[in-house]
Amino acid sequence: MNKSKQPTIIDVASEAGVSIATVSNVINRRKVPMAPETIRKVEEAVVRLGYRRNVMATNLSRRRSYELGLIIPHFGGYYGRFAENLEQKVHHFGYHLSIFSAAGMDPEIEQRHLEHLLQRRVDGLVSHGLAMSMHSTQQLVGEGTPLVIFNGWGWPNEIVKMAVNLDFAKASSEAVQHFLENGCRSVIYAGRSKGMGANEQRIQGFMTGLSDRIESTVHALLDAGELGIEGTLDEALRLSGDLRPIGIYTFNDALALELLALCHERGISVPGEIQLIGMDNEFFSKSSYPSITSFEMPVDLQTSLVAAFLMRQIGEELDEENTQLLEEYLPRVTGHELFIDLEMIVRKSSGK
Amino acid sequence: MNKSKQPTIIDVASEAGVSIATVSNVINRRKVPMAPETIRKVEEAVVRLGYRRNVMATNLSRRRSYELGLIIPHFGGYYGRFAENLEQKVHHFGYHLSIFSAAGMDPEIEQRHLEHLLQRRVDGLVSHGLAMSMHSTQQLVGEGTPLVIFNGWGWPNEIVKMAVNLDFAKASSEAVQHFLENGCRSVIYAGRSKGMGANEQRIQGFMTGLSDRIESTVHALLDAGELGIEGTLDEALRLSGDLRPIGIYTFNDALALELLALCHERGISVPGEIQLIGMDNEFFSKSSYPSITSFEMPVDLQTSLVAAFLMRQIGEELDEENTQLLEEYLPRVTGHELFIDLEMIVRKSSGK
DNA sequence: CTGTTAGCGCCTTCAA
DNA sequence: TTGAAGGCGCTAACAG
Repeated sequence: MNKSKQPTIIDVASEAGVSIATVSNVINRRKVPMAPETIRKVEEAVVRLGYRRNVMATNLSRRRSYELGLIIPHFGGYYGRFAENLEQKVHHFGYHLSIFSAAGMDPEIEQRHLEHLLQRRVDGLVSHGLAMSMHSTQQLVGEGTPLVIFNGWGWPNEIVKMAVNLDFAKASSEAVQHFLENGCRSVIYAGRSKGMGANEQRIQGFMTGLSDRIESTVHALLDAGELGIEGTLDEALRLSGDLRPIGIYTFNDALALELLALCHERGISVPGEIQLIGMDNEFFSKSSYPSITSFEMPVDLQTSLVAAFLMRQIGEELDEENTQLLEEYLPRVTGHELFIDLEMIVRKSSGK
Repeated sequence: MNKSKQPTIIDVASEAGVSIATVSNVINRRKVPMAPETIRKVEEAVVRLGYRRNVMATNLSRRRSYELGLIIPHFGGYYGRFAENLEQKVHHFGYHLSIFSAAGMDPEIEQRHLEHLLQRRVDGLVSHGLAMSMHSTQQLVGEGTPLVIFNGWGWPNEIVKMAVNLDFAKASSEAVQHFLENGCRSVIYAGRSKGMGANEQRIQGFMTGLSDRIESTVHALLDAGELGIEGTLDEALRLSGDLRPIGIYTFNDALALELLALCHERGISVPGEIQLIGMDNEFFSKSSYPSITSFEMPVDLQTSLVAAFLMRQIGEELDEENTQLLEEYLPRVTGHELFIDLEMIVRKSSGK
């Protein structure tokens, strides 16, 4: 055996009394016809030596890394679930997923991670709508590496081949309509400008939801990131005068929960005076008091689509299931953006 | 996939009119003396060609992967924060972190991930207290790869060089004492047997906290995983008779929140009739109604220690800061287990 | 069916 | 200071 501790394919070959090519063959290329006796000998040698193939050498030789990169803003809530889920999906295709958090939405960190991933020669990239400029992205990724975006809007096709988005606009519209049906006389959107595209989509849907009642209904777009949680509530109350109930649609459940806590503190009745709708359907939304109306995120579907599109771009064979999935959703692609519906989960905070 | 278009070190060499060894030298900024002129030529060629070093080739040649593996039960809450945090830490040492979720605590999945990580020739491993048998772990990891555990108890030194643990026992003891000081006449631990070692540590601390009042105080250890959330509350109420208030210490904040929701539903006053203490200090614990008393997890400190110990084992030079950190905590190591204190954050659910 | 051999892209002595 | 050459462990033609 070699001087280094870990046995190599050479050790296995000599142990089994065959050539290294044969060992390589039985290890991965089962298509080549081989004598069962040879296979047995090799497999036994592998076990006896505790041989473990070296992925670095394999991939260098194959000229593919079989690695995919994922960039998300952080590991919490939805993004964490997304990452965990995607890892499973791509594993089925034989790929490894390298996950990076961009520390919120820091363009520089994004860039650093991207560069690193490219040095690793990842075969494909998945990212949330980047905060870094499209120009930098273009330069970094170039034409080389397939890139699929999720929850990113307005990216040119030259950079991003496909964007798999949750339809926040539609959901937001539904939220507003839900408020109006519930008799809300004032509706507020408490957003986060740092949410970038996702925030803009919500604003757009919010306004659409108001539609013909846009004149007759008090409404406003607030930035909770800027106003702070107290400021947001104050402003909502001020703008609404004595109109009740007020419907506040928040950027996410976390924000809704914080507003709820503040309402408790001030003795404001939810849903009596204020109704709340969040987004993400986090664990705590069901168990908070009162429970918070929210939108369920179809993470599983989204990661399936992301994986399927990416695999197709890379040139991987898709199985029956994934082919069908793509065929089903392809018609729903506009340009290169796909929209997935969200389901509203109505709970106590919106008066049910 | 025109991967062939990616420039190599050879392209850079000929572009700069030097040998590949020289290029390698300037890229790695070795101690080898070099003419400033040569450095400039090479650096210019690198930029001009858009050269990006191939990590696979580099690491194969170096016979180190500069990659570390992390196995966690899932990406949510504490574990997600841990992963994100550790990634940052090891990055400073020039290491890449590959993160895997073991889908709860599935031994088979753990094993699969471990095997994969070993095939990638990771230079070190970090894992939560594994659910898989010590025997399997021993066989897989052998003597080869440094392994640091976090929140794992009772692992033999031959397998695990260091365990960096949160002191759940001590915290649990404090929780019980807090209940007793608050006048609780019955104290219950609502645990999760699936929590393995972490659960056992809590039980141990729970009993310790009772100490001399163990005879005079109604107490019980419940398994919320088995009884379900309703069953747990029912049982707590039944065991306590009309003793009030009841102190329920839960395995984590999520469980506390669910119990809280149930109390609301049934009109049971918290903290009047039931007091609650959780663990993890999740985001929602502060904003729930009432807010939940919990323990803050010192993730940052824990990952720092994990990283420092692992780096030392790998033979990496530690900087001043990390050396100091180790020196500070080394005295607190028992055997090869280190304990980190948790801080109780007292909130409304425990009567404050 | 099995073996030979030329790479994959980079690092690292050792000479020059 | 720089360059030539021999690996690192494995894959994939191409012979035999």
